[in-house]
Amino acid sequence: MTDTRVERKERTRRAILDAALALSGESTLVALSLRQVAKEVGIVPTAFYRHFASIEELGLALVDEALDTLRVLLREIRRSAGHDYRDIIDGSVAVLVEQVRAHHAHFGFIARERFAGPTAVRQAIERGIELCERELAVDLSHLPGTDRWSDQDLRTLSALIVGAMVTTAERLVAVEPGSAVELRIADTARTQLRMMLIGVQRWRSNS
Amino acid sequence: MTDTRVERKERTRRAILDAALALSGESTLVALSLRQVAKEVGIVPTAFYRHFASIEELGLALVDEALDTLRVLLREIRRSAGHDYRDIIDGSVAVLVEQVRAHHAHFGFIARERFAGPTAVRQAIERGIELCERELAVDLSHLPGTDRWSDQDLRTLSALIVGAMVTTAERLVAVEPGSAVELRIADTARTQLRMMLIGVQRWRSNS
DNA sequence: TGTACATCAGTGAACGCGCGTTCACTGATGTAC
DNA sequence: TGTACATCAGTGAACGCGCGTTCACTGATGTAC
Repeated sequence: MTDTRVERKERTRRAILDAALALSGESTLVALSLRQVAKEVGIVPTAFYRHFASIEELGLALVDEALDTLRVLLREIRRSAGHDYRDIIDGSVAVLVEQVRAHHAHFGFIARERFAGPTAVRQAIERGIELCERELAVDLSHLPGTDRWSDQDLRTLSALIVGAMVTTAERLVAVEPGSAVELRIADTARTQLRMMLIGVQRWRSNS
Repeated sequence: MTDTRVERKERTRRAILDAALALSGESTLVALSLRQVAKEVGIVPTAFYRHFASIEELGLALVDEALDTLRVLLREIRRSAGHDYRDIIDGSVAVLVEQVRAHHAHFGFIARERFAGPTAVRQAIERGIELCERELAVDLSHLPGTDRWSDQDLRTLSALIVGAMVTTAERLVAVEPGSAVELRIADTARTQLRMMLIGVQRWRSNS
């Protein structure tokens, strides 16, 4: 190995993050011990402190990574979006399925720690999801049919859609990639989006 | 005290369940120790075994109680339902807010353990939520506008509504009863239900 | 390029603590006669 | 009604174990001259 000291430290840090993500999948961050993580990584427990002050701080780093994945999901959906409703719906669900497959562990982590994690972790996740809702509300305002909607109604619809997406992601995480169940979940998600967006065309704010 | 032995045993059992529910509120079942529970109840740790074989078994008893609360919620919604859409929506959300207030701990427990709890606990909760979806699907089939819907579409809409309700409950749990935020959450829930049910009147299965 | 010193990721022993579980027990309540 | 025995919720000591954290350390890498 001709790595620099900095490179090797970074590599150990990554190994710690990966081990923690994998191990927390078997229950939750709050049931995860520093010693378990160190053992999995192959370092002595005290070496952990060279990288994080506590499991909770490690958890916050994992939240950042998982929320990045969530942001990528949104960006991909936006990039792939066609112009009529059917294209938007089909494209969005396809991207969701693909991203959940590719970043299984991150979506599972968010689902688990959202309500059961340490307080700071919970708050960070909640803020991340709110951010997604706000961004989606802006996208929705550019759709045909939402011209005269109030900002509040846009946020409310956005929250409904993000909620359905989160629920769908939670279901996808629990399921074999490529299985029949996965296809059914995707199908349900498409139908739900269609049901919600049918409403859009008839909705008037303050009605 | 002139209680019988059976009555006293039952009282201790209740105290254990209540203590576990309260303590798990600070993180989750999997981070809860038998000794913490015993200490809170005021018994010696070994006395715990007279009532449950393990924390997980205790957890399953708590799931049963929490799911009962969920079933009561559905029944109350059904009982309070008016006949036009606005009445149904307003009534349902009012019942939801009231029930979450009254059984705060149970709804928080379900939200937390749904994804982070021990496997058996997670499965029991998922089965309970599915049951709710099935029951609601039957109710939906009696609404005006759903005459020609397929069973699958009824289930899909039902899942969408239950999902929104669960999300709303999760938000309500995190909030001061009677506060301005609580009112805003209730308002958002009403708007979301209206948005979903507007779709109902235009939806045709296989369209 | 070579040397002397600084840095710092990882080591290993040790600590006190709370954990789940075992075991033999106590003494009030319940039951059979 | 009184007595002798059975039941069993709760006790208390003891166990081995994994935990987070402290501390002084090692030795390879990095840096200043």
